[in-house]
Amino acid sequence: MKNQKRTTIHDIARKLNIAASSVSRALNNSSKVSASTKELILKTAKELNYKQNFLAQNLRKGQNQTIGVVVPRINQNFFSNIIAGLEEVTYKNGYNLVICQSNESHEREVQCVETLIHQHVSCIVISISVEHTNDDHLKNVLAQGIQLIQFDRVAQDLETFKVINDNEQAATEAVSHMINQGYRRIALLEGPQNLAIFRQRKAGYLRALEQHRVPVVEELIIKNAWTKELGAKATRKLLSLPKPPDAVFASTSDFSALGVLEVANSMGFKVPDVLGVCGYSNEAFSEITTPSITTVDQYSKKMGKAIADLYFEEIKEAPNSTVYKTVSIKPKLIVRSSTQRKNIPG
Amino acid sequence: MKNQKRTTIHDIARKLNIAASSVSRALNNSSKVSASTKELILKTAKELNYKQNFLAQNLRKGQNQTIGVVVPRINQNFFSNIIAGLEEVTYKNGYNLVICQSNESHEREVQCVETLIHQHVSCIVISISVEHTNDDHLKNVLAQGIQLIQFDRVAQDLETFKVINDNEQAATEAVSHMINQGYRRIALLEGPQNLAIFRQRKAGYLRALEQHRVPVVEELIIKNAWTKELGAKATRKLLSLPKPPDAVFASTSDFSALGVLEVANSMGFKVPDVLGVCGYSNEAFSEITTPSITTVDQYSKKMGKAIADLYFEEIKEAPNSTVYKTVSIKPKLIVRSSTQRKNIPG
DNA sequence: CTGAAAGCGCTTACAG
DNA sequence: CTGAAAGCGCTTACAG
Repeated sequence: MKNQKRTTIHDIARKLNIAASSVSRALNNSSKVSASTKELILKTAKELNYKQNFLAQNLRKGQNQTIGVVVPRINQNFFSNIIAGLEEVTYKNGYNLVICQSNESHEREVQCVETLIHQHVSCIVISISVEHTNDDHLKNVLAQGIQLIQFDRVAQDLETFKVINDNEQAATEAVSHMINQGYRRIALLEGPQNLAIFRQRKAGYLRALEQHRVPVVEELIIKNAWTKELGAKATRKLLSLPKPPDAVFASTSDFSALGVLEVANSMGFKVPDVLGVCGYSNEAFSEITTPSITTVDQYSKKMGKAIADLYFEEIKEAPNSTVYKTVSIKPKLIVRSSTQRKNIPG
Repeated sequence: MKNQKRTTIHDIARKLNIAASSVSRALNNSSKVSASTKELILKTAKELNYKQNFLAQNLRKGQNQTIGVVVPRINQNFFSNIIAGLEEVTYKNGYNLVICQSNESHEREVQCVETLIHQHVSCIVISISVEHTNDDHLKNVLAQGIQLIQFDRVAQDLETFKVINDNEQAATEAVSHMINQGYRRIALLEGPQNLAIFRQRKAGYLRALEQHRVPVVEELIIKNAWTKELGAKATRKLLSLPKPPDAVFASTSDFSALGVLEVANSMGFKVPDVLGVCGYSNEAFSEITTPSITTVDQYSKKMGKAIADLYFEEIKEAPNSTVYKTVSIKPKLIVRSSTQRKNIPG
């Protein structure tokens, strides 16, 4: 049964005693074929179990109906939902998705991008790795005439299409909510500041403090605490201070917030009464921890769809446009137990 | 900058005043080119930023260096790790991965498979959906001369390559462990019995009871409790029985075990002292629940690699072999708090 | 070792 | 409306 020949348009043509070009036209529903022959061809194609050959089609047309995606990790909720959203729209449009993981390594990311360029995909959708140092590989994408859409973690200075969240606004809301719950010494766990999203979240934190006239305390701002382990480590340090914080905004992720939670629990700081905790990105687990974690939902699946829509509705239509649009999706604060005090002081 | 022409072997040939065939040979490192011209060609290729065209290559060779994967969901740990494992090996071999989700729908699964056949991928790697009703689409894959590897959730009767876990053995170990912890009325949350993996886990449960001469109690065996919600529902029912269970083996997943845990907590059944809970597949969250959940690790990343190795080391070499191998990976019981009693009765 | 030619399966101007 | 031909970018027997 194996390795049998697939039927081609020539098989159909031969059987029907017509030209292959007519078969091609009929299959593409061209108006330049009579309805009767078209019908006959379609019927025969079905009989012979004909499947068009993507490779030949794309080679001939000089395009590849494939979109490449590069994400740091596919097993984080945020990214897997992005992909689910992308998938829905791209498949509907007859395009394929090739997914690569950078594993947060810049080097691996460059490799992924090379592979995708190599395949001459129509468009590359990317969220850069935490190690991001330069934009050369992204510039190269553009230079090759391949469309580029950055999302979430974007290289700000590089002009491309972008789909992002308003991180600053979300962070401001999160911290304001904590202040309203009576927290006053709110620590910030920063992400690596080479990424714009983490700079923006820090800005949002500072803005909220300013708006509510809460003083900024430098020792409560911890750099580079963006994984569960680093979040835990930062928390051990914070909770050992002479004047420990009464809340922690883990601005990078729920993973980091989880680290906070575990250390707080083990050091006997009761969450949320003695210590408030807020995370970011609404990972599935944030709902099931004890207590559940207040976080920011980024509407990831919707974001994935927005990216694909951007490609199919705008970019594909005007591939030579140099007007780069940025789509911003408003995230939403999800208040859960970890910041809801029974008795709000003061 | 956009839509510029990519350099082809003819560009290199023209520049060097040689035949395109020689360029091709040099690029493929054929021995039929002199070392000096080879060097020259490679240098020029680099200068002109030449990238081979996959489409043309694959079309010419009559193959597509792509492997298709169909999984129920990519955002479950088990599957995302399988994919990470696959990725590692396939990229190393210069192959691409196209990933599809069936979303547990048989119809969608059939669609995914059609799309992949359509693309004439070299191999389809699949874990069937829970709705699995028939194997027609899989038979079709084989009929099209495309390699097929089933993993984890396999259609047992269909002869193909398979990479599986020894589910029965793992379930026996899990239940034996619970019996050793003094649990005697161990409920079973079954998965849909149309899937072999769930039949096997049930068999393992029954085997453990038999080995330890623990009587089987029919009312403690709950059908179709394979999601968090169904697990919760089943648990409400079980814990309301005149003689409730003293343990629950959520044989389907940690999601189901999580449902058990939440209901147990809210109904005041203390885990693990009053109620033992064991899940399956070692989702990331199972470590962070309160208490943490005993579960079975399936070595998912290793399994992903094993699948890819099977393809590259065996199937690809002997594509017409009809000897189908089954690779079995031994899963491992991970004992955590949810089954570790402080005082083992009796 | 090198070149000219055929062909993978398709689409699309060109002619009629 | 239909056909013959060229060509997308490559590889590979065939000849020399």
